[in-house]
Amino acid sequence: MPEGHSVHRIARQFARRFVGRAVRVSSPQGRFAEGAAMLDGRTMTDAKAVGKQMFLDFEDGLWLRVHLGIYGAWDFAGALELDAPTASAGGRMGQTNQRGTVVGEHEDSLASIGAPRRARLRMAEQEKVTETVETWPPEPVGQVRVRLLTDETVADLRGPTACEVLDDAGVRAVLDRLGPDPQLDDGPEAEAKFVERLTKSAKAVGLQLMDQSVVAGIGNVYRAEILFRARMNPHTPARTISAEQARDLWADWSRLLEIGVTTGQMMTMDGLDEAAHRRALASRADRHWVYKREGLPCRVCGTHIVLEEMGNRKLYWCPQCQA
DNA sequence: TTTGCATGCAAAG
DNA sequence: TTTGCCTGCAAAC
Repeated sequence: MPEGHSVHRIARQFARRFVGRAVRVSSPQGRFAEGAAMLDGRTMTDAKAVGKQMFLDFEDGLWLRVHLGIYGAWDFAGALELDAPTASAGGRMGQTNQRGTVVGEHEDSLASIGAPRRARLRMAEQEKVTETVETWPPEPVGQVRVRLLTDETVADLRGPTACEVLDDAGVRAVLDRLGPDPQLDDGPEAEAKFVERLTKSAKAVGLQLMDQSVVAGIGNVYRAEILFRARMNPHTPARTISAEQARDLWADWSRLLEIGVTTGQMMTMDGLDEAAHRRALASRADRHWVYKREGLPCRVCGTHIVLEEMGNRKLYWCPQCQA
């Protein structure tokens, strides 16, 4: 389920809590026993996300590649990095990453996680923090494909679509079939690559934006929202899109992704007033322009939002605004 | 309480 | 083109 922004946030959690430490690697479920044995005991040296893919680098050129697919999740527990509330959000940003996990006066504080081994953080399409007071390390819950364990933190992976050990060449092969990711490269080169790949095909722009070799990280929600924000018909042949329009799409995706990585929320209606912003954070139904709003009046023109199938996924759009 | 879908991909057929 | 992943959630009972 998670689109690009979540994966970047997960990689950040690994970068801060696992990189530089020796990691015990196991497969409580058993399905990744062989891969776990290859990595067990090695120090994690890097953690990065490219689009929806995550790569954890271990000593001696071994990588763990993970893709969460539609319902995969990482469950962290122990010493964690939690977001501090932002003043602009009025001190509360919804239930996901703002629930206090740390007892006493340090609640909601990023730096002063004074009570390691108390917090539990689920990172998937949504993030949820709960408090735990259990033994260390905690019992695996559900079908845990991989468990990564340091002295302070544990990360359990469940339900991934991909989970494998790769060498450098294997990682390169995966990266070669991925398009640019604005979190990694926001320069003119990445932008040009996007424009070129997007517009060289006659396929519908709604399909192209979902193609991870055109641009890495966009999923079904961002696709619908980006196209609405551009007032662009999803069926527009990509080849007929001007370079300027394509650059605008890239800029908007860069912006939405940045918001997602920063807040942990898929906020696609930025520029709202205070009250609307609060509503959007509180309710998923108030968070998007068109996504999952079929049959409801368009927020701009009142026309009923249309639902159709495109690329085996549900596509939502306004036939009036996106004519 | 139960059912069916979902913010994807890769392997199987 | 279909299936597996085997989870979390909201809508339907």
